[in-house]
Amino acid sequence: MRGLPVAPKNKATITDVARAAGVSTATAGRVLGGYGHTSEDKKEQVLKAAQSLGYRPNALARSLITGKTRTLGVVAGDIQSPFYASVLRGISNVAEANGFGLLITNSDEAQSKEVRSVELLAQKQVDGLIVTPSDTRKARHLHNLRAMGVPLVLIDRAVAGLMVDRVATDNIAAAEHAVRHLIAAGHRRIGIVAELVDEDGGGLAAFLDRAIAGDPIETETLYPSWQRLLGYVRAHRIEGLSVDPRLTLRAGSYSAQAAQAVVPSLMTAAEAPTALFTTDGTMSEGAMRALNELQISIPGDVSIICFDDLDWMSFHRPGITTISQPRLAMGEAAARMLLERIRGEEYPPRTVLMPAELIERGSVARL
Amino acid sequence: MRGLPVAPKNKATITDVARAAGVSTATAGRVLGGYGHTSEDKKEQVLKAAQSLGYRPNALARSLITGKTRTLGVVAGDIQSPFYASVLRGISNVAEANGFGLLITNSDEAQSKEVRSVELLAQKQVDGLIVTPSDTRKARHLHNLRAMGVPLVLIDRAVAGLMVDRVATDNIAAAEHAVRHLIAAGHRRIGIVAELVDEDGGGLAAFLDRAIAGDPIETETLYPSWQRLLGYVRAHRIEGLSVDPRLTLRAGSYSAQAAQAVVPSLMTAAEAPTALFTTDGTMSEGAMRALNELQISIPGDVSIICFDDLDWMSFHRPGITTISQPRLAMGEAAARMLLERIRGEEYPPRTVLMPAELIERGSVARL
DNA sequence: CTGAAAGCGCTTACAG
DNA sequence: CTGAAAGCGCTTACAG
Repeated sequence: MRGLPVAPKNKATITDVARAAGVSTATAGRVLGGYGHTSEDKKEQVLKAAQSLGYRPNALARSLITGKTRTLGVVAGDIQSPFYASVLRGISNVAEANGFGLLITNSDEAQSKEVRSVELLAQKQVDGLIVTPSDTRKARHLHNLRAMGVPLVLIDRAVAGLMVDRVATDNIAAAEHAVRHLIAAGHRRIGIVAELVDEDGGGLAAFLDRAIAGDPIETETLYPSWQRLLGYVRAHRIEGLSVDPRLTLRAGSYSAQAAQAVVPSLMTAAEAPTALFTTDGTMSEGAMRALNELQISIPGDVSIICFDDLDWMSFHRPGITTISQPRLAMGEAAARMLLERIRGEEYPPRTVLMPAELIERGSVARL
Repeated sequence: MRGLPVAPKNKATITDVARAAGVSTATAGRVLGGYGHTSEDKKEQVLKAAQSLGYRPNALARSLITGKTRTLGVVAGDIQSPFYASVLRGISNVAEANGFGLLITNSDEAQSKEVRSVELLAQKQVDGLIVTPSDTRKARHLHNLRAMGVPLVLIDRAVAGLMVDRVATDNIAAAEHAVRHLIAAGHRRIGIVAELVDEDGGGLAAFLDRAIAGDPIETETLYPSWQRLLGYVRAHRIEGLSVDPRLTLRAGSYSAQAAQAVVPSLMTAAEAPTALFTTDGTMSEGAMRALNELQISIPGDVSIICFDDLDWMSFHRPGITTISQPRLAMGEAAARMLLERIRGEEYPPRTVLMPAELIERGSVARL
């Protein structure tokens, strides 16, 4: 029991309003809650009483009965990164337009944190969830959600065997496009820097072997960075170029530091690449830091194509050629699909692949 | 009534668990809710029953009784901007560490949206609110909150007469520092580009007159961009320089576009400045875009000091000298203060001014 | 330690 | 159209 220094919060309830208006709680509830029918004069009395009491509905009580909270839960990797920040804004735009609140958590791409987030959101009874799954293979918590009938939409990644709506970028095509653009400009030794965490099927070397051989690869549940690597390999195959595994750089984690750490040895090697493809915004920033420290100039010493169109890329000198994915629209699409499911609309699980666009600026030299 | 294609969500309640375990709901509630005392064997029975039924507590029901939701509400300007994205991550860090959820909304710096956000969050019964107020003069909705005893912490801005905890940057000192740094480097004509929306007391000209004359100015509830302008003027006064109002650029809104639009006329004027001070991350990006399009080189043609240390500033060529404010730490501090209030700790309203730091890189030339 | 009962603030059949 | 009553899924005194 703590004494509040300011006014006691005398929250008025529907009972208080009903008493003040001289009607039943049912009638007060009907006008305040906007359901059922009420005569004009009662309506007026109730509204006046509510007004003077400063009545504010308690969404908790309503939700407990209706089973709906009008709240969406989101599990993002890191709301601080430009990718998630934009996606979240997209989600927020449509949530807000529909009167939904947004409960947001970070997973830091760790499934243990993701599981905790989902549990928290589920206990808070969100009407649906948007998640960027940390693990594309196993995700019992997400399958459980599905089994409980909780609407779920995935962004950026799929989960093996989880049949739910999903929005992502066509990463393979986008990467293939970027790398073919470099090849067309005359580049033959092209480095790629990607996260490539969570390898499966024997790691990077084995994956490259299969990709280079053109073996069938289950691409749906591949991580985006692996998909982009696959696009890189395919571009080489199409153009009749061989892939040098020494040019495939794995950062190993999702951070600019990791990318920055891995670039120097490649760029100072005997057979350094003439061009670099960095597979997302964070990898791009790490690579740019490394190139800057090495005093390697763009595109004089090395050409570069990045992924994600970040603000600085347009005013950097030279302008950075990049693959732009519509982050905001991805968030909006995901939220819209989720709301449809919440409304009870039924379709087979949908996969929306958003178009990624090559934006040419000045970071690619013709050889 | 819609048919679910998958398993019916047979959500188990505490009643179901109690029945399965052969105890009362009170006992089941005690072990599941972690309150009161229970014998070891009953505890075991209940836990086993809960496990096999896949019981998940309904936080709504608990909150309705306890009056606590363990949820924080946040009204940010735009979660997509680097400033808010970082602040939010800071808030999220401490919320999560304390088992709190986060309900996040955008105001787009418009009070009408802010009012709606606050109302939504209040109805959802958040335990406390962190807001970046859009209007520093009038904010009835925030005063109401305070009067209702809802814990409230302000970030970045104060509200006139609203005595609540607050965390911000010492904007005047930071701007003064930046501008004196330019003056020390020999610059005499220094342009400033700032938002400067919501003028009061007669607009920009009148404000400048008062600032230049050294008239007392109520600085607490000044908008950050006005505070930074004041620091700019003070630096001139201290260094014995006069202020040329033609060098004070008002973008008029919080967007890179607005900043970009306003720079060219200044830079192409007869008496163009030799240096620019951009007063936040967004203004900085807009100014950089404009300079890039005008082919004005840094620091050869013009020197620049920005505000907020954005990722690209370190690898841009030249490196960008900037005032860095600890955005993440600001969010963390705000959340920590809010949690203290929620716990019932009582202090007089606290204002935490975070230190801003000048990071010297290569964008300032010595004249 | 345990259970029966009341109640949080609403909405929802059910009568009238 | 209106009200008395029951109930959403929990927690909290209150007895035993």
